[in-house]
Amino acid sequence: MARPRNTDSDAAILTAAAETLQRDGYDGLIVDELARAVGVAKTTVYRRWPTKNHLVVSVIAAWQGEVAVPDSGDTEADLVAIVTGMARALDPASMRRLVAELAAASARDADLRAQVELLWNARRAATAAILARGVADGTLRDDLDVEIAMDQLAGAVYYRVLITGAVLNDDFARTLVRSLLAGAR
Amino acid sequence: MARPRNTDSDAAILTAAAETLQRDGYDGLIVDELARAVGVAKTTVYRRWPTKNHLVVSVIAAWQGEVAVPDSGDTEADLVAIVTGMARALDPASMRRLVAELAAASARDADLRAQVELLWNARRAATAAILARGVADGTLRDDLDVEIAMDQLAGAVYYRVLITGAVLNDDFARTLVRSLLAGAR
Amino acid sequence: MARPRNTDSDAAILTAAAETLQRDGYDGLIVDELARAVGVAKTTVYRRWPTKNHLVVSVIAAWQGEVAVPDSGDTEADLVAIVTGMARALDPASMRRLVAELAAASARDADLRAQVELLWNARRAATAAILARGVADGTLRDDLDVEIAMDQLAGAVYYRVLITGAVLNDDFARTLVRSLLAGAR
Amino acid sequence: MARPRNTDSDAAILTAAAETLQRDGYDGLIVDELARAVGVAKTTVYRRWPTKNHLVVSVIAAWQGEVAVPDSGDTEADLVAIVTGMARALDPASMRRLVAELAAASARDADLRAQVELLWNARRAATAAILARGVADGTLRDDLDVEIAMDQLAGAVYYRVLITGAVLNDDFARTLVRSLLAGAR
DNA sequence: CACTAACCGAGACGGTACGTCCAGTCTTATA
DNA sequence: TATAAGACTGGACGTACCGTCTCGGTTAGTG
Repeated sequence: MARPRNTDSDAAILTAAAETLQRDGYDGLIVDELARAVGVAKTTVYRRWPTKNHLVVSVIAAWQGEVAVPDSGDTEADLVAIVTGMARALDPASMRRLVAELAAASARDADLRAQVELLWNARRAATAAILARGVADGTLRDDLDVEIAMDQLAGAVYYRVLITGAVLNDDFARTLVRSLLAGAR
Repeated sequence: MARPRNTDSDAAILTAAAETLQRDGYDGLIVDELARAVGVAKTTVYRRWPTKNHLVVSVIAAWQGEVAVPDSGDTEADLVAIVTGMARALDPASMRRLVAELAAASARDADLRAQVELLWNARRAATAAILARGVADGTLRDDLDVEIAMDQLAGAVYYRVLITGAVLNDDFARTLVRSLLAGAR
Repeated sequence: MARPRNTDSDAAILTAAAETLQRDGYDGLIVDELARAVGVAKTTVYRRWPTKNHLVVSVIAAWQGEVAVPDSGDTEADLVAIVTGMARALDPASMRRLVAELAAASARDADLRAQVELLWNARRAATAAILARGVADGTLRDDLDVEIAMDQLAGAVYYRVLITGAVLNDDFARTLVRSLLAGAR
Repeated sequence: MARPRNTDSDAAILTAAAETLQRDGYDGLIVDELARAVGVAKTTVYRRWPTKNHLVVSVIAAWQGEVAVPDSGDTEADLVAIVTGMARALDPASMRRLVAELAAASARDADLRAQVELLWNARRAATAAILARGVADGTLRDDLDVEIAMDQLAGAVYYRVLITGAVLNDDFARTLVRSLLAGAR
């Protein structure tokens, strides 16, 4: 009944924020400037996201949102595909910073944590689907602990992003998946 | 010739900063408050550390602890021992907070990153040693990628700490190690 | 053919605005809140009054009350009567608040000033009538400057209301009139 | 012991604020702009005055501060002098607006009221001094109610400023004083 | 033993961003 | 048309915190 929110504004804000975040990092994103750049009042931003942090979460959510579930019939290839996708998305330095800020922010604020978890879950679900399919078609062990397997895959990626800072290239993704499938013994 | 610095102040500031950092996170550490709490002038803080970041580096550097390398002759048992140690250490909410802050701090500042890496390296080296021993005595595959293996072990732990928030108990540690050794296929 | 305006809304808005204006002052009257309190859309308010100021003008116009002109034949007694009336009316804290707001509103906006002056003029005319009668019947000096005399009477009252905050009781009214009539020399 | 406040800043801020107030009125005074114009941080303004309102009070206080007590030996001349001073100071439209805002603001806020009263008291004391001298040297009646007399003088001026909007010229001041001294009967 | 350089507390200062508040306008669906 | 609902622009406000600065006063160690 009331005037509906202008969804174009949502998109424009997210796009501009994404760009700025990539270029200038978290502190480089200034709400006042953002609003001016988009041609929108600051209030319009704050009506949608109560906090700069919340906005940043949305930005990343939008990036993550484009996760497709690969389904080639070959479990290994699918796993490589999804891990490669993660690796490519998270490798750039600006992305690493963002993820780190997000992890810290969600450790501080429960409200934010809920948002952030939704965000990771997109890829998590895709990975789980592939693994489940592998178990179903006999490619993977019957008693495979899917949770642990995902921890090992995604964990390895985030570990490099957040802790060691090591590179994330396609080779890494391939080796990681192979290592998971092969066992160390 | 001139009046010497009061070394008690150094210690008191570091201690208070460490406590606050763990409790309230990076943004919760406010130099003004810190100084007042310690009973010291803000100048005294800035005379020692030119920046809040530099102070945080010092705090983190002081957190270095030695990690024992378990050596029972049984590689699996040793891995379980070290992963269990990590899991127990990182499980408490306050530790998760802290790790998240450190990850974010690393991302913001290169100096900080160097310090923080030293922190993680203690455990990292221990894990690497166990894996190397396993390869040497034939328990593990010759062509094992030790880096990737560590990413999978430590990564899984940090992933739960920073991203999913899932529990870290001894069971998890055991299953994780077993999963690494067994392979998924 | 078209839907007619709801005249109940006019009344309800004016009443609520009057109350709020008296209680919380000009800045305390917030159009959004007013509309919500009355159960009316903001549009409904703005369709009737183009501006908050215009609304306030209407509120004030509605406050017009008639002031009786005392006529006992005794000029001093009549003056005391009318000044006492003013003093009693303006003494309460809420009235002082209101008068102050009206004075400020007058200063901000010419339209408002016109309305507010109508308000004051009721009593002003009554006082002028009494003074004129006094001059006519020889009780007061022929060359009395009626304007100035009114400034001295009403001014003293408003001065206490707006500037000094001093009490306004019947004694004050009596002394004031006597002082005017007697001269200081 | 600490770094002392820069009193030049106080003066510069007051001067600039005064000028802007005169030119652009209350709403035209924007703290951000003021600070920039003076070459001072906004915090420096807010350290001295908790609110824009408080600053405005100070500005007017500074204007009023320059009230000299005339002492020519002639009570009537002295009264005319002080009333003329008031009239001249308060006559300009910008000043009328300020006084009105101040009256309203002090009706709203007790803290502010205290400040504002101090302000008016400067002139009030001067007037009282003249009247007391007149009583002492026999120019004025022994039983003169000084309070009431001041209410009549200052009141007439403020009445015109705040209520009727009538002009305040030197003639008015002279007639007013004469009227007070002469009596109406 | 006086001198002197660095230290210390207190807190002012410039600068920058944040999130909030309100007025007045606009848009949609409904009556 | 009028209305409820509420989104929107625009602009100021007051707050928070960082890192720098300027005081008056203190405290070694040197000459």
